[in-house]
Amino acid sequence: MTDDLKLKIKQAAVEHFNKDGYHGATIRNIAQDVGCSLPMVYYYYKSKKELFYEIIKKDYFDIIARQANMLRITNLLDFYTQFVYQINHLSDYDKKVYRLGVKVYLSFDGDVELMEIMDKWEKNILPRHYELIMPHLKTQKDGVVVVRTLVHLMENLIESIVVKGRYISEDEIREELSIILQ
Amino acid sequence: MTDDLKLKIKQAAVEHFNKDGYHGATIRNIAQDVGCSLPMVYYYYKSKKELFYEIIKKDYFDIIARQANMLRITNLLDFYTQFVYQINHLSDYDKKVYRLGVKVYLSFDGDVELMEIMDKWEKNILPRHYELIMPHLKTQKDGVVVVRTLVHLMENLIESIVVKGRYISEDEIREELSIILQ
DNA sequence: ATCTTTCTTTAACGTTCGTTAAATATATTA
DNA sequence: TAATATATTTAACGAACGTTAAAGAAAGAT
Repeated sequence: MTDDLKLKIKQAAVEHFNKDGYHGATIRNIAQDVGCSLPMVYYYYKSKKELFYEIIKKDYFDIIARQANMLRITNLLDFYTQFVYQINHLSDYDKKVYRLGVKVYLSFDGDVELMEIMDKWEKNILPRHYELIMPHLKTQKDGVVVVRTLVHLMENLIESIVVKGRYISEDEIREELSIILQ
Repeated sequence: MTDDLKLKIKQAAVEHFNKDGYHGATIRNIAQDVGCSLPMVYYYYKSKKELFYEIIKKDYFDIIARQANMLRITNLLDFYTQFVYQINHLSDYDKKVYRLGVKVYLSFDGDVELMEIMDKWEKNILPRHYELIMPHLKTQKDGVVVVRTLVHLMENLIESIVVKGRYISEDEIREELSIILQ
């Protein structure tokens, strides 16, 4: 209820962390954007670091998990095209959170603790897609290489959308993925 | 001669900009690492911003240009495998400069002026590779899509090496690129 | 109506930042 | 050697930072 101020603070924080980075963003500017006094930020979050942590640990991984729990595969190419394409249509807030997550993933922001979480997550990426893809792979290609290449290409496409702020059409995505998926 | 202090300052700056980002890095820490007093940084660089600019505008684009001016193509796959693989063996300093450049390229650091330089550069990437690749493309595939996909995959591989600090073997690179180059 | 809890602000704290003025040392030139 | 130019330091400036103490306002409970 009144905790909608807490939410607005987090949203403004996402905005500022995005624009100026962790060190460049200031609690004062965040509070000013929200229209509340500076100590209100400390009323809801015990420090700047905790505010950043909540954004990454909760919001970012929520988006990632939501995306990972997508519907089952019928057609490999269709599935992965949608997997990437839908990111175009995330809310502005989610896109900014995603961008912050990528920044931590690339160790451009965050600290050791967040990097460890990212590393653990990253280790699951290839195996997870391998399990998804292998049953549907028709060709005699080396599956491990196909999965690795696919994941690398998708990482770049998602980065374009979420970090550089581009829109990539469904056709473009399908064209590129189809080269790898045969 | 004595300008080797200027160089040492820039090298320490690259280190700190890399570790802490533009806002997180401080002139004081840079000077301390070099072993000189703080104002010496201002003796050679008129501001923190100018120091960052020189690293990106001079050093980063030097690396990029050096890489772009590589030997001519005989075999497409060999060429691009080497194109990516050699990045593993850049000097530590060059890798850090490269990492900073990628950070600006992704608009995680820098300002409007640097972004414009990056945008202008980025516009040339696809056409340049298109001209390189097209004469050597044996298949009937759509060349534009192949080039785009290749560049996207390479961007991800280079980012892994330079930003995440991974080493990627020649075989791994060739395996992935060969999926796209036939 | 009073008491208590929750929300919010004013005002300041100590620290650190980018930057510069002024003085000093070192080297170069005459 | 005296004069000049270059290199370097000490010390400080004002501004902005993250954070907190203390007090006031609003809301809820008794």
